[in-house]
Amino acid sequence: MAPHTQRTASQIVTNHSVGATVQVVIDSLFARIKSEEYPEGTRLPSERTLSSELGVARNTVRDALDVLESRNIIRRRAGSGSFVTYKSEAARPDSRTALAENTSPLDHLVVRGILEPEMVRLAVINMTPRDIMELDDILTQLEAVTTDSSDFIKAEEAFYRKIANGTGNPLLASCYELAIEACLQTFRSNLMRRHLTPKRIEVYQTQYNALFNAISSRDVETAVEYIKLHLIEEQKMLLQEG
Amino acid sequence: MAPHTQRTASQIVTNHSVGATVQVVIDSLFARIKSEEYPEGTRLPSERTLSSELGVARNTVRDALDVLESRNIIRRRAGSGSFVTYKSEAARPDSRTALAENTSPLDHLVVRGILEPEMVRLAVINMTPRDIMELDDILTQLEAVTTDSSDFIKAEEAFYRKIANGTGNPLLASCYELAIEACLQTFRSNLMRRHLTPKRIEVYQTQYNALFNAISSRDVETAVEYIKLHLIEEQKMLLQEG
DNA sequence: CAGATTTGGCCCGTAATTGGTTCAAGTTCA
DNA sequence: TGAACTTGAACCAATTACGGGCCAAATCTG
Repeated sequence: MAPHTQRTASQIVTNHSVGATVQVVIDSLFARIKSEEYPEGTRLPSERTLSSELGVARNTVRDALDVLESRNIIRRRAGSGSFVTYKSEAARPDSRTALAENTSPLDHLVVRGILEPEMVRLAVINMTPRDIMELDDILTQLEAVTTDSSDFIKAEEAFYRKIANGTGNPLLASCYELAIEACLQTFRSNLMRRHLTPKRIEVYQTQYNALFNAISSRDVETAVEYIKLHLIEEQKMLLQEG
Repeated sequence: MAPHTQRTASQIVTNHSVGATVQVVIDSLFARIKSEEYPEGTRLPSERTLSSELGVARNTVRDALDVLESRNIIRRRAGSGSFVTYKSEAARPDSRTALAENTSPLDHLVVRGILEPEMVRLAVINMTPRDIMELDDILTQLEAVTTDSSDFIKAEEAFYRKIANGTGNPLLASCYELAIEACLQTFRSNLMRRHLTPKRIEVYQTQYNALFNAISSRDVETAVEYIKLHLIEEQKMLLQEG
């Protein structure tokens, strides 16, 4: 191959101590990565596949991959493959996952602290007897859990959602739904599970039971008090993580 | 396994340190779920069926299902099956307009009454000097309006949005954004305009000015007091409509 | 109710794939 | 000629995929 061919402007990843063919392979692969043909996180074809596709020897492909790896564009793992680590500009997360990523556990607790007491207040007033019956069913499921933190979180979510819908205020319910989603899609659920010991599950079950009793007897202030207590409990847990 | 696996850019559910074949199965199943081939709540084929249909080993299917379950897209129950928990976008189209239609002006005011005082409180504490400068600019625009109610509403919205973002809590800001949207898409803005006489605009401008002064001087309690006063003002107006 | 069936949960050994390494020979060009 | 680059091949170690078997839970069936 001629020494001075291929001097395109896209030659961002350059290395003066490599051969011409290697540089061509580098440019070709990097162009594919930039164009999202191989998006971040994906595994690119095996070295043997690439060598046959590009019509070059496997060692040449390897030299090119060496450069790309040294530039932190890919990461290789023996037996597994070569994975793209390059973040393209076009990689823009959708609004919901973006929200989830930008929302810290503290942000989440703050919003819950604002919404939940008023939510409970409205729910106590506006829930129908049927709503309360359904909430009772959910509580039964919640109390059936002993160790499986995943099951517990699911039931907990249903419990809160029922209360949110029980307010009769769809806008408020949607706001709370936003908070749930922002929390679900993050690492927080994983963090939570670690701290959701059977003992703590039992504590929460007691608290939710008390909350339900206050709701079903239409005792607004007591219900609000219980939800605030529970929020404080969660704040403690968050601080303990540090 | 196939010699070279197709790796299109539609790889939404990504997981590093996952094998190539497993990733293909993940993409395939998630695509079916998104396309409503397996709607929410349905049971997808058994692992053994899937493995024979997709031509991969059952363990590979299981690895893929593990990822989907960890992403809260499916839920598995031993002896029962794997169930879709993912809520497809197509399943709830116009969720925003539907929300707007179901949200009454009273609902809207209730939510604002819950969010805005705490929002202002956080904003006073967390806004940067730059934020306050920009809020000042918006206020200037707001005070320039004399009769055009449409211009006034736009500036008003920008004013509130700036405060919401000034809290530094993206989740809280998103909740408020939801409230703004729910209000914008309804008849309410039309109703509002009828009552937005030049005289009333002037009253509001005075109130917003006072609110801004409290914010810029970091006077938390005064700022909260002003926003509450303004909310009461709006409540009055709503009641006058009958 | 009791047994059979289906389903997910789990384990292990084997085979295939993949990157890691080395070496020798061919090619290009100064 | 000599130095550089490329090629082809072989072998190794890590990882993954496969196939099968067995279990427990849930469901179906008689």
